[in-house]
Amino acid sequence: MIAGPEAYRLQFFLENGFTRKQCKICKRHFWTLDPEQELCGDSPCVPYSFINRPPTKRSFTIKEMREAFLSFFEKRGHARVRRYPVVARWRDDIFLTIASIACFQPHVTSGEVPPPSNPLTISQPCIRMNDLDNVGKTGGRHLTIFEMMAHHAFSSKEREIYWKEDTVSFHHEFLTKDLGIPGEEITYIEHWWEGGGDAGPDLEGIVRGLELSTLVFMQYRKINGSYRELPLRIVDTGYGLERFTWISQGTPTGFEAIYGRLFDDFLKVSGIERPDQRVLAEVTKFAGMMNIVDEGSIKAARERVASVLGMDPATLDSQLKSFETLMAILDHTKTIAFMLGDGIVPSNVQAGYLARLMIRRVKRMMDYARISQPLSELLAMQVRYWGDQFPELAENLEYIVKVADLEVARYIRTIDQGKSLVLRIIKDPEIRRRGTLPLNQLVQLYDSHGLPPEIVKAISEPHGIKVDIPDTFDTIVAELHSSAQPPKKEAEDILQGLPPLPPTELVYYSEPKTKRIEAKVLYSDRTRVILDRTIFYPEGGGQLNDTGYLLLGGQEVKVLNVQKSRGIVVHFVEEITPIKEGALVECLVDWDRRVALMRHHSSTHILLGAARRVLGNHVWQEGAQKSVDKSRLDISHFEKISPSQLKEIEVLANKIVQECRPIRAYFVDRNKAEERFGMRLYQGGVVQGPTIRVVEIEDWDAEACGGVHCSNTGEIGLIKIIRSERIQDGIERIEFVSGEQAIRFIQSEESALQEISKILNTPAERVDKAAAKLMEDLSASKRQIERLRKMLASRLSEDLYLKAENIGETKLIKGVLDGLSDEDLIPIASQIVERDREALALLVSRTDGSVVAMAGEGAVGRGLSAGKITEALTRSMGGRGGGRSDVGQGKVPLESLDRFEQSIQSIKNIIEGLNKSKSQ
RNA sequence: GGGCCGGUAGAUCAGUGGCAGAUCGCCCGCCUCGCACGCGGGAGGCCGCGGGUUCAAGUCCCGCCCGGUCCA
Repeated sequence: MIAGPEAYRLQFFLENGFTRKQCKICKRHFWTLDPEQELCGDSPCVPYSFINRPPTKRSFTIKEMREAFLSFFEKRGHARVRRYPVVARWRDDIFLTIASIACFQPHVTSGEVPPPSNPLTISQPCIRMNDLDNVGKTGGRHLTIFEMMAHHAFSSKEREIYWKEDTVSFHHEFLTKDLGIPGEEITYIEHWWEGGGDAGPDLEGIVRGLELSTLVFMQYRKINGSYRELPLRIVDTGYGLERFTWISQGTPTGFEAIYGRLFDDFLKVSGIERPDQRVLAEVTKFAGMMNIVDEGSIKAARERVASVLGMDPATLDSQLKSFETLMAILDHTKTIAFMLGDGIVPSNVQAGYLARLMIRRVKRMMDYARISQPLSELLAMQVRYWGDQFPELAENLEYIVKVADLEVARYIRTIDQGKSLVLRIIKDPEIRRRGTLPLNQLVQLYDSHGLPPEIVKAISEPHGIKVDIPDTFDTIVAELHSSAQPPKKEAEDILQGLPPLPPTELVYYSEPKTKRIEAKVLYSDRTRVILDRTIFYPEGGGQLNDTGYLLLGGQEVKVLNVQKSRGIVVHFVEEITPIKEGALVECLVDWDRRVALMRHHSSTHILLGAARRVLGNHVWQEGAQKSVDKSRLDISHFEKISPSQLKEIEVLANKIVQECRPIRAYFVDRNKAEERFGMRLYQGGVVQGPTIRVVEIEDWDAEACGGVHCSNTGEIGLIKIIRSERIQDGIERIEFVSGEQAIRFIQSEESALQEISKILNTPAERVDKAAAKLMEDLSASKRQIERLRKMLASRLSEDLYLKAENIGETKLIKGVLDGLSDEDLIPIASQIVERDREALALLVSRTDGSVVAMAGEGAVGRGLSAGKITEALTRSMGGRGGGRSDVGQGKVPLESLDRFEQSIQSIKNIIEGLNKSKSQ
């Protein structure tokens, strides 16, 4: 649907003297106070005209502009909402927060959860990676991180907040009154917005060629190409903080305005000269005229700028390249600081992978710009600069620096290893002959070893190997990964075939300690029973379901599994004749199992809190599974948890157990909970609904969680960590046991130790030393055996050699040896052929029937093959064998050994045959 | 989550199913007033782990563990 003109025909425009016009160039419709205006006012139709000529009444810093905006809307009834993290943990469809509205999707925009306040105002840091290559080249129009200032209003049929009129009126008032931009300078372009499945008309606010804001009126949901009304009408505005600041300062690029003294500091560290102001201003203006930034258009723009300024294009180009790289570094380091500061752990998956990409990209740029300071130092500068506006960054500085250093070290190692790999590959004679590196090698180097083709080229070409990088390189890589994914199996509907039923009363929540309860049967078939209320916990939140019995007039029905769907708890039972509706049954939960599950679940929360305190704020739960025997907790962390850290976590967790802290579980309004505990609540993942259940361990941990818990940490008794492992880059798994299972685990460890102690005949306290000595002795014995073997070999080879039989030029040495294996025979044969190059050694073991044959160089030179001889000999004795010309090995059945002398005859014939053929 | 690459001496890595190797480092000797270089000799290995195929597996097959890397 394209909205008709009426969607934009606002009273506000009509009453204030705006006229609707159409741009002569781009044909878009717009509203303006200037009746003479022919063009839309946006670039590229109109060039930037604010550089050195800001339209505002005064210049603003980032901080001042943000405050001006937020307080403007605060004064007009909007509640100021604190910013959300740049990593969108509450969403399963995107990794990063890409817009202010993303904070409220999908739960608020769908109408399910009320917004934290209505209306509200926010300044939300957003990260977008889609214009990565443009950053730095467009004077600050493209950024990977920016703050989207916004005012949002969510109107429903029941409650109207405000809609288009007030939105545009607020916008206009803020720009004209508070910022002092003349009204005639503001153009409103009609536009249709779609994103994330939602859609609606919008107006873009343009001043002097720069798009400053987008006012979206979300009211449709696009489903299969058709539009449906949303339950809410949402005012979704976006005011670009950086652009507002820039325009108010009128600097040649946006970077001076955004970064202030940090801009100069970065120039200083890099040693890069600040280009001439006039040059920068021209370049930015031309960049504003370009929609697509690629090599060609940049080159064209450069040439035009050079001719305007009367400069040589090459000089201009070299002046600008380093500067643009530095601007990209300035932008990217801020992005990385925010990513890490908000707790992203670099990894090879999800948001962590994006952080890793950014770090590697900026490191390459730093190398190009010859910046010798470590990346972590640049990040620290960013944190110092932004710290007063974002104190949470400053709090996590230590983590940011540590992880950045670690990641850079990892990257350097990858590249170094890649370099030596490339050098080895190009030694290949086939590649040397052709003089070019095959494409599949190039692709593999990138895909398997992370070596960008440009780097491969830089390494190879000095060594005379050409590297052709096809334009379609990225496509080729993409195709490698485009195997069809198997469709996910739809979860079976456990309510299938059931009549409509009321939701089950969840007594396990209201009375978590009740082991036995009476309930009325609402429905029953041969395997499913549904009750009006239940104490059976259904599987959910990583906690396994309860089991137990339903008692029905002396009859015991075993409950095997319990699941919940749409508020209804289904008890899966062993096959029965269906119970009559309305019958009363008694629920009896297997309490040992339940207690074990509760302990393990509460332990998970305690351990997560302990891990966060020991390892840092970046620790988040990445998954968990609680079962009866043991449980596991996956957490985000950047390196292997050391044994001492693991012990510290264990001690801390048990301290909380010993302190017997109360564990409270309660339902609470979502916004209230978020306000009190922050985003930390959502450790278990995305939680839906306006009301959430919070499980709070006093002054330790609070999570949105649907599980059943102990009421006091003391009930856990003991938490024992079994082991930790790295299940993925950036994710550590901690396995542990609690309560009775912990005691059993310790007991079995103890038994194992006792068993070892018995075997080693050593007291338990000293088994480590005894085991070490045992291994050392074993190693020494092995060496000793090797020595003896050699000695034996030289003795036996001598004896055997004396009995050598001459067959022509070849000396045949044969023997059937007792008590020796093939490993013993090899050195014997080896010594014989070393002693006499005309020798052919043929040895057989009486112990296991091994056959070893070796031919000296001379014998081989005459065409004799130890392998062929072995093959012939073993076959004639009923065994098998083979080998190369110098060595042969095989095996024959022990009973055939009496036939050895006999079989050797045929070998002699072969040798003689060879002699004859030679002499002919 | 999926794909790909790798794991062999302290380090970096070779290694066609058939006697486990090279370079550096380490130790000893020679050379030197001494050191470095050079020369000679030597020590150092559960070929990641567990199965399978085979007369024979570092090598082939399967599973697992560990590391790297790309994609979503």
